[in-house]
Amino acid sequence: MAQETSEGLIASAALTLKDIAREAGVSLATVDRVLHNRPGVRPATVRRVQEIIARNAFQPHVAAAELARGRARRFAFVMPTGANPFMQQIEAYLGEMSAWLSARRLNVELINTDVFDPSVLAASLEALSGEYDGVAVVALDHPAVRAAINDLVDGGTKVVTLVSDVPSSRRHHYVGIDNIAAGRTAGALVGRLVGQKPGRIAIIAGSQGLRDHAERIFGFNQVMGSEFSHLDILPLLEGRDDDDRSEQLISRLLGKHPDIVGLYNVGAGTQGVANALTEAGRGKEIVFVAHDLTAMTRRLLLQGTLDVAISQNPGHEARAAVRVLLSLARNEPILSEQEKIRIDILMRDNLP
Amino acid sequence: MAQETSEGLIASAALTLKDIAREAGVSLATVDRVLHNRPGVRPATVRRVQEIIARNAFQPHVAAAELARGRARRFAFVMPTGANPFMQQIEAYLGEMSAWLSARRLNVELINTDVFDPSVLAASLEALSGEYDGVAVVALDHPAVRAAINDLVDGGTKVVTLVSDVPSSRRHHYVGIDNIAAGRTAGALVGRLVGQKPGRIAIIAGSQGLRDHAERIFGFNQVMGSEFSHLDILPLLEGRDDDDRSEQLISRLLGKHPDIVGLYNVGAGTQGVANALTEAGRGKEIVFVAHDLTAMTRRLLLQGTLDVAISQNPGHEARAAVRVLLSLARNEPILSEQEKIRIDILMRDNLP
DNA sequence: CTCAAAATGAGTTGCGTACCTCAAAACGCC
DNA sequence: GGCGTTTTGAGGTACGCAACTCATTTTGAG
Repeated sequence: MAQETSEGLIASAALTLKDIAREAGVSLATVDRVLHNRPGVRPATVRRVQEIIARNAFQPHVAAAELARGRARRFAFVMPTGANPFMQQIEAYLGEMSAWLSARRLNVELINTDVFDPSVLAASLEALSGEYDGVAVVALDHPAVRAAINDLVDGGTKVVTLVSDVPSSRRHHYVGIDNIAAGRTAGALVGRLVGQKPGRIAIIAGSQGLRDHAERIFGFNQVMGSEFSHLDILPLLEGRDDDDRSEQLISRLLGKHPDIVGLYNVGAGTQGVANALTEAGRGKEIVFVAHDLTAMTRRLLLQGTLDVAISQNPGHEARAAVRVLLSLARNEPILSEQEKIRIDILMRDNLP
Repeated sequence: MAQETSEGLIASAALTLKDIAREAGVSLATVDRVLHNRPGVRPATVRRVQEIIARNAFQPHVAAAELARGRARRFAFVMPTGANPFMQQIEAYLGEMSAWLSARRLNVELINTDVFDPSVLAASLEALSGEYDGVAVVALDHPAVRAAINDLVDGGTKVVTLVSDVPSSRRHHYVGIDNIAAGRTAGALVGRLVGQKPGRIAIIAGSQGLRDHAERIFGFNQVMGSEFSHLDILPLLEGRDDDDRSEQLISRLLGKHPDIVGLYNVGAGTQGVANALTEAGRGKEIVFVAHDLTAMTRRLLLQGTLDVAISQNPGHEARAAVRVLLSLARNEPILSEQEKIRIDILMRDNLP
């Protein structure tokens, strides 16, 4: 009876800097110096103050700190030019945050540049040095870009790679998915949905030169080879993320191989691939897996031409990038579980 | 050349209340009265001030507002007692937020109570009245509970239902998934993974009396009936979310029906069901779909007994509930896209 | 026009931190 | 023990808003 309801408290701590100063027997100024790694404090005192901060799990009041800084923080998002729908969705979600951003006095600037040209991208990044508190960049993995990122980091700017990573750089964080795992997921889905039926599998990508496409292909082949070896994988087609070209390539392939049972589109151009499938009258019989959720892939899922869309949530990526940059700028821990981008499997019935 | 790089700005606005007051030709006090719906301002003045606030897209500085309130906000999470792993995960993720919470001077209290007894739950909720700024509750849909929620809302407390909704109440928000869609997703997966093979489908739930289970069953049957009518669905078993009981029921069923090709577990007890499958030596041949990602279902997925886990991200639910309560308390708009809980399809290769 | 009620202005205080200055104290070195 | 240097204390200002008081002006009803 008495124990029917129990209570627990998560996080209390209403301590202030003044409390810490009193407990440490020093002045506010000294605590402030320790907290911000400012010089002029004896090592022994630094240790004592830090110990008391740690012992009391003291957290500076974010609101007060933010207010006291005065100036607003500036973040830059370096995104590809051109009509990539996925990138446009990210930009759109940033726009939806504008009220949230301005209520926190955060300035986010969009910088569209040719991220596929390493020297152009590197130059764009160099130009940001010193101007921004944080930079999120859809980056190509190239030595020049890596160097530009490292320069930014050295200059004190927080850097987050978005969608596409540059693991060899010293960027603070990567917001995006593991593309090998995404390719594996695609492979497992194609294989499982095809079932026992023997036949061939077609695979088309934008280009093998794109890191994310290459990784997806790698993961896909890995799974197909090890678990669905009864299925024959046709040589990779390169559709250059273009609808017309993809449609032509797939049409020709379908004509040549009447025994195709599965199809994986690694990159964009899904509409073109779907057209080819429909024209051949094999839209419902061939298992078709593609990437990203757009108005178009949503339609294809609902009408059954597309069986699965593997996607990374662009809204989540946009918001995670902003939150991570903000946490980094505040020297606040990152909620890693929250900022991790999942590989979404979207079928007709779990469309968001 | 000149247009290689373009720039865009998202959200600026560094206006303060003082600016608004000046532009409206009124004093700070009046703007404050308008902003907080305090009495003593002529309707015409209210309109004029509001218009200027709207025209300039003025956003009060969150940090300043938070600092000025003085007192911390108190939120209560009313969760079920007992060893439900999913609920324990939510509580664990709340614990992981503790640094984040205390840096914002937010107090979150866990209140464990018997949420399955309407009168006990209603009493627990009534007891919170006036004590908290916000309440998140895993609620049973029952008239007494509905009334208790409405009382809280009327008392000015923000209320969010968590995992399980009470749509007939006036709760401000629901953080959780659409269980009918989850059931439909399960049905589509079972049907598609089984493929052409004819046979029977087994389905076991905790209880038909639980709203979420009933909804999932409904969605599952909907899809199976309309799209996979060649598959025969066996009568529902009730395992009461208990491993042993579920194992016994499924073992008996497997013995009786050698032609079972698919199995859907609506609730808990997945370990028991898996045991029965393994003992019968049919773990890999029967398509098995269950709910929730735990250490156990993760293991079953990796070893291939379980084919798909349909899950809602407990960490996301915990954080979304806190964020929504905070936004509600601040009278701030909610980023609905962000707070929406997705139905995750988890297979071996996209395990987070 | 009068007068009470309503509306508004002007001002204050405090929230907890960042950042700054200047004086005072403690320290280490010779 | 005296010196310069380093360390520390004390205090102030500012950030933008909430919440309050009190005086003053405006308004509308009679």
